[in-house]
Amino acid sequence: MTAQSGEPSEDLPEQMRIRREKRERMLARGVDPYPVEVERTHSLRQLREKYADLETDTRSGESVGITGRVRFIRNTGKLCFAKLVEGDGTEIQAMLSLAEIGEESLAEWKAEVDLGDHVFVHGEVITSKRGELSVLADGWRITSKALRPLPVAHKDLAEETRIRQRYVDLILRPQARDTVRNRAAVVRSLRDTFEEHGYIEVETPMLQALQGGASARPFVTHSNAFDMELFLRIAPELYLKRCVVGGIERVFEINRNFRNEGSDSSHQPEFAMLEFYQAYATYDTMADLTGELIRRAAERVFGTLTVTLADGTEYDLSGQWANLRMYDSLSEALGTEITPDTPAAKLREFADSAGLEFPAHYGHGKLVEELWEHHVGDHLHEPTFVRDMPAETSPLTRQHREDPRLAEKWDLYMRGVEIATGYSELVDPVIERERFEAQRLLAAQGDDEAMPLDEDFLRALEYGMPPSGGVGMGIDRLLMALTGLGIRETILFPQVRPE
RNA sequence: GCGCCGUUAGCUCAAUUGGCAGAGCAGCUGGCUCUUAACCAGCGGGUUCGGGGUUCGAGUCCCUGACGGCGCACCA
Repeated sequence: MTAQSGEPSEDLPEQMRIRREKRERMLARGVDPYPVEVERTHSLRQLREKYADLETDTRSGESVGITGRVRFIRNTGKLCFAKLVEGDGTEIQAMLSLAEIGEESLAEWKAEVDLGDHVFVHGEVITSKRGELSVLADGWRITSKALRPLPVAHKDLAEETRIRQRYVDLILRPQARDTVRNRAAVVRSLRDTFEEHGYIEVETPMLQALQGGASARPFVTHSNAFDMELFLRIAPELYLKRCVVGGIERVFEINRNFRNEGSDSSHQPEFAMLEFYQAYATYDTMADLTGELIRRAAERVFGTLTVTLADGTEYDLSGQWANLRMYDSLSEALGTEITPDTPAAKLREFADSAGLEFPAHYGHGKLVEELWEHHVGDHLHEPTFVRDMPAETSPLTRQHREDPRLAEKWDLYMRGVEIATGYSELVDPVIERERFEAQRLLAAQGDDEAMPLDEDFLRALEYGMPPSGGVGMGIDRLLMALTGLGIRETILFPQVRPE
């Protein structure tokens, strides 16, 4: 957008109009409100560290040039104060004294500098009579004139505004900045742990001709070059397994998945997913590695295995994490033995008496999972692996070595939320093809989450995939578990409906 | 997608039974050389989310649309 004229619009709020007028006034004086470069000599953090011990009401004798956003301003007759803040939250006070900079410069400061402006201040490092580390200006200039007033600092911004205008949230709220740093540190820790375990990081297609690797509704897009429908991926699984076939025996990917479904306090249409696969590993191996990844991330980022959540409660990640078997724990919760042979009709009776309604096409496996989640999963607080799910709802999972009606699969729950899922992967191409055919039948019956048959993936398996373990872990949800924040806080810019 | 609640100044929020639309901070003018949400004096600032209706009179009641929050459903 280009301004057609310098005239402030008449319909702007008063405060925005006045700031535009101040900008115009600067231009009229020949002062650039957005200079390309200033003589910055130190970051605020550097000065804080260098002069941590400067006594109250002292002059250091050193001249510096500093920059920062004005977050607090106090103008008196002949002495002005401004609290400058830089990106990491470090603050240093600027002082402008009539005796140092003269009448004209002081008057311009008072007339033109507003809360929220970026400024450059040159002068001597001193401490004020109140002990505040300050730069006593002998010169200053605005480095970026803010045309919008910053919201008041003493009231919390409405949640919607925090999300829609995250940049304002980041300016105002230290915790918003911490969340960004913590997330980066957690991801870095995950990568380091993988590195130590000999894993290779890859990037696989996010635009896929076939949706696969999970049960979910995809976003659909169109390729002009190929004149074909493409899906935004719902999971990287089938490509990572192709990597294992090709000999990348320890492989992981951290990237976005897209699912065209509802969003709420724990779901977003695009979310960050970690998937990792390891040849000659089982779901037990993968559970151990998953625990290590999470514990090391917590220790590295928060310095402890007892993490403190946003509401002040503590959450303990230490010790041996609990293991439950799905059928055993569901049987216990219902007070009746549930086995892989329990008929779907019987399961529906339990659903009815719990007031749950499920679609007609749900079979035994889906009903067991739903009942388990309602009666057991939602109440799990401690980190818990739940293992050995129904085989039929895990089409890409190897059947259990002791009971073919079960899958060698676990879900990791933390604070009642599913954080990760691990498998002993199915690598038999013939059985895999049968599972895909069964999915095709489901699709024909109207299950719009059923996976289509991926002929190229089967071809890869037919070349031989070593026995392997695999895990998928939601990065956003891991952050939620470690911090107690909602998904809209762990994601910097969550999807929201346009204003 | 369904139900309930909400949307008022730049920000956070009030407004009795339908009866002059307010406060704090922010802003503007003046004063103040040590302020930290300073203080003192004064002044501005509103499409009460949009559209329609009832009424002498609507922020308030009715209809409708947009957006948001919560619950339910689906999902990780």
